[in-house]
Amino acid sequence: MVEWSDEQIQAFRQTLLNWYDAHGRHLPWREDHDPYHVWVSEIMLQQTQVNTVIPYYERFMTRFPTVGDLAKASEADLMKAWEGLGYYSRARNLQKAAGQIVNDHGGKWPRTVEGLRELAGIGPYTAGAIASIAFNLPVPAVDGNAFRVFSRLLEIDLDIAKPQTRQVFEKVISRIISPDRPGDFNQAIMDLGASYMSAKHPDSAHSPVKAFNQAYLDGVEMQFPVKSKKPRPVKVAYYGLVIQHADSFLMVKRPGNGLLANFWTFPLIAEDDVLARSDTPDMVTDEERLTLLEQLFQDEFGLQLHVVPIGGKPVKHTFTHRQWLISLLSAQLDSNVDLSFFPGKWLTTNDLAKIALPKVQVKLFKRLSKG
DNA sequence: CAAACGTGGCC
DNA sequence: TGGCCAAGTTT
Repeated sequence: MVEWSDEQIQAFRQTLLNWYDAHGRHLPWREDHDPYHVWVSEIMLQQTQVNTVIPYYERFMTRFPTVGDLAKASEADLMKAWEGLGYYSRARNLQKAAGQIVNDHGGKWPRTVEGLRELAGIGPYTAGAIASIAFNLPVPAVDGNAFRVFSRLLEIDLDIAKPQTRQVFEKVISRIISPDRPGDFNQAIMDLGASYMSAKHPDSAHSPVKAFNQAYLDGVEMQFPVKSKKPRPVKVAYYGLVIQHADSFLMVKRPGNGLLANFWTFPLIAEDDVLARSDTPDMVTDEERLTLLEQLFQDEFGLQLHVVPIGGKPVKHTFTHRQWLISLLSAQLDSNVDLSFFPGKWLTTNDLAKIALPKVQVKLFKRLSKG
């Protein structure tokens, strides 16, 4: 790891901030330093690209202009505003924190990193970002950009996927950060990481800080940052049941925790749960699978179904850690069947247009309309 | 600490 | 196509 002298640090700050003043990005949440604006944008930007966030941010500020508006929003409105952004616990934590600010802090923001960390959904990165950008506190905001930029500048070869690596970067950046303009410094690092020092296509030859970029100078830029690989998504096969009556679909509400918590989807039955009902799961025919599925529905929910396969390949949807392969089946059911043992209800197309749906369910509807 | 947690873009 | 990346936090 490279160590910079005090003179080098001064020169780096000046070079970086001069570049940022001339070429920093103009983004909707950079129009002022309102902590509410900084906060909402930072949460949306977690694991999400700038271009994706911009329209969501604009709509969100129109819909919920202040932290008070957010605190009193309905869950349905909130999720509709977040629909498609993913990592939905971010939205729930956002509203929970809005309630903390309004109720526990009398509408005033905590102005320390420690105070910010008490708020739901605010971890070490976001606390540093809000503290430095909104309150001008000289603290680092170590996100993926900061990890990548400083690992290359200083040839830090620690695995950035390990939690304990963060404190090393925080300590290093704390010494380098501009004490006068910490918010601009942190944002400049992000802009640098999104341009001249991007992950896949860096252009260090033209970078404003190329003279400080030891990994580039040594011709080993692409060896940084060091990051251990994550396991591949596990494949899971489901049967997705399209149960219609008039203009309604029989939908289920997912559990309040876990993947896609509280979202409505078609009934999804794991293929494994179907095969588990056979004595010889290794030699079950397609025909027999459907019969087993109908028996499962009868036993679990008291519903008499007759399912028919819908043509085409299974609908594939990949999450960070799971890949769903959904084979669609259709079934008819009377609207007056007893649903007292079934964890769902009929939703009209009008209902469905109003609620937030996860992308995988949108895919399933698209498959239906395409045939 | 390792794993869970969504989605879109890129090659 | 599959794998990786994109302004992380929670448990």
